[in-house]
Amino acid sequence: MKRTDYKTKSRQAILYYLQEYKKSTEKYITAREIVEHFNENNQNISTATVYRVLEKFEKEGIIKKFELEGENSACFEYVGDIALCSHHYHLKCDECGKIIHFHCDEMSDVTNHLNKHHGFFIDTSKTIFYGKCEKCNGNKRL
Amino acid sequence: MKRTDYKTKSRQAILYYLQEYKKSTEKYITAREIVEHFNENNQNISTATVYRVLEKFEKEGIIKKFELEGENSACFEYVGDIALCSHHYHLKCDECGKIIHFHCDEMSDVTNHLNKHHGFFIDTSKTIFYGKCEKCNGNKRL
DNA sequence: TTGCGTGCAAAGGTTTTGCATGGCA
DNA sequence: TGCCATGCAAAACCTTTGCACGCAA
Repeated sequence: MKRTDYKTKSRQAILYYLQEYKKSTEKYITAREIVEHFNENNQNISTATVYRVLEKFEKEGIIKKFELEGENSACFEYVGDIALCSHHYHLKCDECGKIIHFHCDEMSDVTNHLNKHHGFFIDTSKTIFYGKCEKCNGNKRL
Repeated sequence: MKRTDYKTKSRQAILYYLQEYKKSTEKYITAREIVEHFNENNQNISTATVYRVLEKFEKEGIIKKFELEGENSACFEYVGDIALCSHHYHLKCDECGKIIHFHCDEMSDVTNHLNKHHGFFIDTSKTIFYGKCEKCNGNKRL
């Protein structure tokens, strides 16, 4: 991935924060929350900059943008470690809000099934299953 | 479903339009598009009314609201015939924009698999697969 | 008549844009 | 120096809300 961008303070600060936020909470974050975080730390980064930086990060593939059901603003998540999301599906827990990136053989079968029997080519990077995760359901399974 | 609502002109006009729109295009529609449609036909229905009516329709279960990836406004679709969306999944074609409500045994297996092996309880009514439908891919399958 | 529905205008929230300035390479 | 990045303010959107009036039952 070609990078003609400068390494500016804002960019580095935002990237670092996104990484730390992901590591500690495992959750996505909104543009507003990022702005507020830096405001609280007397480190001003304008809203416009945050949006512009997020847009670049997304194009570079190091963060992912989700427009989640029930949210009125876009959500961003650092995915640098996962690299591309094009080979796995996503689960979002309605309760704890966590987004789980996952893959298994059965899900490959699903992709194939949807293609063979329904003629559909899935873009797994955008596909999100909604529901409740095991933890939020008290570890109960059917 | 209890209905204490009045049958007003606006409500009937919007419902009829949603049904016709679904029948002819098989696509979802936004609030703005509904407002514009009635404006063009010199039949004024205010934006506020459209939102309020859509909200009611959704609560009654005769339309469904989607917040789609890549869209910046909510999308609505008449689903009166399908009744509830709680027993099937959704596919959205990125190209033609159609939302396909579908169900098959394999997908029941998926729901079960996600529960048994990942502890996840899926809400199929909110879950949307993104990709390309058969038509838009020239009827090619793998 | 009663209470819900509607239109209008205003407000609230998110995201984008224009422009002058600042900062990296 | 030459761009790109940033801040600020304004604008563009989408959606909601308050209030007075209209209309279905």
